Amino acid sequence: MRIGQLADLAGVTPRTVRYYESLGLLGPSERQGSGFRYYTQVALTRLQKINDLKALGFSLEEIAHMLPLYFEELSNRCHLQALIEILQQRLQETDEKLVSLSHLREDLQASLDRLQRVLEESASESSFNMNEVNTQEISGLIVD
Amino acid sequence: MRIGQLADLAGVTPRTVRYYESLGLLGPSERQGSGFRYYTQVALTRLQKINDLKALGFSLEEIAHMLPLYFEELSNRCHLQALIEILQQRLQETDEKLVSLSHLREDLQASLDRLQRVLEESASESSFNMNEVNTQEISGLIVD
DNA sequence: TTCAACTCTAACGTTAACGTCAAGTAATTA
DNA sequence: TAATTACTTGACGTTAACGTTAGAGTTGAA
Repeated sequence: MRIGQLADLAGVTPRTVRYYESLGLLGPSERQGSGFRYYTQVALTRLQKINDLKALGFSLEEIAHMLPLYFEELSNRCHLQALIEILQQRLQETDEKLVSLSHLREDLQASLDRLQRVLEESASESSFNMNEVNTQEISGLIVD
Repeated sequence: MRIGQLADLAGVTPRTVRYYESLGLLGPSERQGSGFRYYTQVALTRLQKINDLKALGFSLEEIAHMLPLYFEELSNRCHLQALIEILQQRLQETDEKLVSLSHLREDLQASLDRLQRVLEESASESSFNMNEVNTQEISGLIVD
């Protein structure tokens, strides 16, 4: 397939594909004489993985370091050790991020509970309902 | 305290503090005649919370929506309901992010295990050690 | 009082991750 | 074959989150 179709399937624009290529994230595709880029399913898989990692908040530079772990061959031992170190670092950062996010989640839940109580209090205080407070909405807030 | 000290304590620059103020993240501080900004401990706490949220990958715009949950008073019921909705959304997004991050962590761990095995194989294959592979480093990689 | 250090506003510069436009070429459809 | 798409490179534009510089006023210690 060509760049337009690849971009559509991956939910990005051709511009983005070319940009990723310029950063070395997508390897220089085949140019069959015409100058057009032609791609296979592999490129799509790679693009989707890039999107996944981006959604997790990684920069393209970081992603460039992580992609070999998913796609590239493990050539020599030297390269392999470098990858292991990168991976070790990523794993640690991920664990830290998980901890922080868990804390944030607790904060959010606590704030939610607090607001809920405040809302209930204000509901019982005022004898007539000014703003049509729907308590059904509130009971659905707790996800856990 | 003035802007320089506040910035130092929070690990940012005065420029950043002014920028946050321009976005409404730090409220217009007191200007005692001279035109200088004077802050209290409250501003520092607020700045630190901003830093925490930034570390979690939230944009300043998102943070602007979250800060009231930590600091502002819950004035009227209308405002309160708006906050509850924002919080509900954040909580859901956080849960999704936690799931994705957990998956990433599994991927990283799996890749690490794989690399580890490859390294061991290459070590047992070659009778003489070309690159001084230190197997101690590898056993320390698994965090769990 | 004086002078270095701090602060003010205003404005231009920077990086990441693209968007958008231009001018030309290739492919496809009528 | 002619007209519409799709693709090419190149270059300038954009947003977020500040950095940096300039020119002028303020503080506080010696």
